[in-house]
Amino acid sequence: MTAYPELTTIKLATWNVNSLNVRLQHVLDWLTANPIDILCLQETKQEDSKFPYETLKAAGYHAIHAGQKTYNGVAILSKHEMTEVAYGISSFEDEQKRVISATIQGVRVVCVYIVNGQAIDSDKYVYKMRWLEALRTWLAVELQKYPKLVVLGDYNIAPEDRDCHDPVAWEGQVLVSAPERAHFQALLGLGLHDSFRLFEQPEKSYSWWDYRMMGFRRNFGLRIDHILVSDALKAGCKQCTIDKAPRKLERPSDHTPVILELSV
DNA sequence: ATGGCTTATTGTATAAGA
Repeated sequence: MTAYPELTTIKLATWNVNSLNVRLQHVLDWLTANPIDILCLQETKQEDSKFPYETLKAAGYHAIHAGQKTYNGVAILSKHEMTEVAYGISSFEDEQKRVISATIQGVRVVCVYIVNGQAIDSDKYVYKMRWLEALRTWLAVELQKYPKLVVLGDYNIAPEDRDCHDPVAWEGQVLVSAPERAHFQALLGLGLHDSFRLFEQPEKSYSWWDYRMMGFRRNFGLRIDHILVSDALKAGCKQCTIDKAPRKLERPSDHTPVILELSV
């Protein structure tokens, strides 16, 4: 008789909340409505001393956070215990709080807030390129150490034309430019997979819409929030979806959650 | 059409996001 290992189903999600101070109630309501095990947040925009550890604990979530005032800030919320907590990209000096990692139920979870880049000809774009290079170098090592790896967050890259509502208008712009897309492909080249594209998906699926010009109502969006999984986790992916419901609330974040159901 | 919203700031106009 063959003994099969017990399979555990984990629901992971990523959500750029554009200020946790403003969006905490949305996060709590969403977690109440959705049975999420692990939620990665970006752009918390607050220092660790302001982070609502107690409120999240009362909601049933452990939480780790790397934040700063005004900009950036990443967090992982988990129903299960987190170990081997790590901050940032090792060997890459960065004052901006953009990466936090932990091991949860045998899976290495890396929460990323990738640089926006502002404009192709800006210093911030140069920083984005350097940052992506450092991320890839680091993840190559992390994958050796943790074969069961998920990298999820706000990538600030729409990987393909179908991830952009108007590829012609956006051509060459930041978020869709060829060098950024090449960096995204290079991440896939490490042995990572865009879990959203492992499944049949509706056309014009996006995770972000501009606040201006009724972007959401007109579905003028981009798919820039992604959940990448390693080879070892690929077969366990059950479904990946974008939940547009939070984007319809009063005072929403401009991003909406992406969810992956995973068997490990 | 470089605007159009939203957030945060030792704020009251500016920077940044995407």
